[in-house]
Amino acid sequence: MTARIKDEARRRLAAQGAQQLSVRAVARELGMASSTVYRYFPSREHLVTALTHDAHDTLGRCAERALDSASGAAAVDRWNAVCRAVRTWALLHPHEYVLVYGPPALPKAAPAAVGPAARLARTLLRVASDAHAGDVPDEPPAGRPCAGVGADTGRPAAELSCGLPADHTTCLTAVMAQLLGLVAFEVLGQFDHVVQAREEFFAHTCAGFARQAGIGV
Amino acid sequence: MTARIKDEARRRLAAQGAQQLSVRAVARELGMASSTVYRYFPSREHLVTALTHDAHDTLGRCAERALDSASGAAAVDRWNAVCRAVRTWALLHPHEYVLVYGPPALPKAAPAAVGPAARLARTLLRVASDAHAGDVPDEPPAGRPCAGVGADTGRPAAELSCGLPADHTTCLTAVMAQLLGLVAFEVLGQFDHVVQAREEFFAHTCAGFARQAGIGV
DNA sequence: GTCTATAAACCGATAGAC
DNA sequence: GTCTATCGGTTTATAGAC
Repeated sequence: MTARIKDEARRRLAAQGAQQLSVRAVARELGMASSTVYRYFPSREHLVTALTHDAHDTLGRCAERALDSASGAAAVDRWNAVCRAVRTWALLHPHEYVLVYGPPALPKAAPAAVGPAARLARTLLRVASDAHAGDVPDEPPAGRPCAGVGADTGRPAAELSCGLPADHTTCLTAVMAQLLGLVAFEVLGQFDHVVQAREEFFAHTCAGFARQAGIGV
Repeated sequence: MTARIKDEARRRLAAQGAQQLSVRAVARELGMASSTVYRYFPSREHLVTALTHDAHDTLGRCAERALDSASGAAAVDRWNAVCRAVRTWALLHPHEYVLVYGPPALPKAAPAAVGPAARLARTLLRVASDAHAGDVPDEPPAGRPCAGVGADTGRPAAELSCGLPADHTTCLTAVMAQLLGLVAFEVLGQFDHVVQAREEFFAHTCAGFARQAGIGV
């Protein structure tokens, strides 16, 4: 039952965006009284939070599936597969992507979604750490990461228990931010009258990401 | 007078975000009747559009100033100066940055803000084209841009009349998207519990951007 | 569990007096 | 130009009957 409400909420999300999502509209479209919805979600905030959590989870699962599908491939191909999966999901669910990586939908302080977001991060880290441990030695990441950055970007990697050197992790963190930012850019329509061949453009940029992250060949 | 309204609107913007910006609240905070505001801005939409235009303009001017200040420096230093200026402005005016590069604040179709956005793009292109034409020859951009991408990303450069080869422009377009996306990421607080030394992290990533754009030394 | 009814706000925009 | 007053709509959330 909560699933029916969330499904309809996601439809309204796609139609009008997260900020305009209203409990009443969901109930109306679902043919029930608005007060009924409050039985299942104590407030609008709880509903939005649930949607955000689901979106994180779905995107993470999507990335994991892509990685599994490219199981036997070369490191760079597995990397590209995950990147493509993220972009494809984002283009299919733009409002959910914005819910996750866009401006906070709730006026309250951001709940530090480090937990849910970790799922995607872990997947990308796995590609890099496998490449690092693989038989084809990866090139050292370009540029010299300064000590201060390596220190605290290395921590998440340690928490996710990847045997990846700190400077690699720093590069990967930067690359992740660039990847998610780039996808957000396209989702938000910033390329609308600038880049036409977006698929190739993305592939081109992704190859750069792989080089930057030190994922060889 | 329109300036007083826009100033207060920007304050409200910083307080509650673009979606929550209301004409009535601006008037209330300004001590005037809400109908008075409608004398100067025929609708809420016009007000938001004016704010968006101003934000584009201010950010562009800010980038230009940074470039002028680094007039005599090496290409990579001028590049970094512009990047830093963009980030600094964005962190000082997060809601205005989101207004420009975030989800469209108006439910209507995006007005294809290629005109206003061109100001920042032109500045970044100028750094690259100067580097290309400079006495220190820039390295060719890493990776092979495919034909389809080069074709349509080369067009804006041509419009902005920069003597930059198509493959360079393709790389620069990608880099611009990554830069603006990265800044958006930080502005939206996605680094909050992940990266502490953000300034160094940004500098590190910017150096990568310069390499990627083929801006040497 | 689902409903009706309602409270208490907020909003954009307009009409018309002064 | 600025005001008062108002229309017609929206919302979150609650109270209480069935």
